[in-house]
Amino acid sequence: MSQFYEDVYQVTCRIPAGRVTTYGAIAAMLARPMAARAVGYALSALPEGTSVPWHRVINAQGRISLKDRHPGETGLQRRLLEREGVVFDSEDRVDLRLIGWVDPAEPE
DNA sequence: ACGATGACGTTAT
DNA sequence: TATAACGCCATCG
Repeated sequence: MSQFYEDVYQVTCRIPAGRVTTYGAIAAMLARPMAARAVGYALSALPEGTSVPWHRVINAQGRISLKDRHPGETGLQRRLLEREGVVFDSEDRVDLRLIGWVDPAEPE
């Protein structure tokens, strides 16, 4: 397990339930503002039963970037978030200004 | 070492 | 709003 992966998971675990953050934001917290893509790559490596709240990570547009794996599955990630109270608008987007999370310990 | 890949982000059409 | 073109980065084969 690379240090990068661990850092990504560590930050992801700090996201409170009912809140979300973006790949880019996580990358920025790791002092790598341009590594959003790599963050997604790291999350994709997580096993199914992981305790890491990977579903709280979405893209900068407030939308889910993960396509449904199996036909019939109407967005696992979305259901997990809605179960935490996250609301999606008519265009399947969430208001990051409202529930977007930023690490308080992270200076701007 | 090198080119390809992907749960990204920004900018230009 | 939707699509495309780039740039970026850690991994993979």
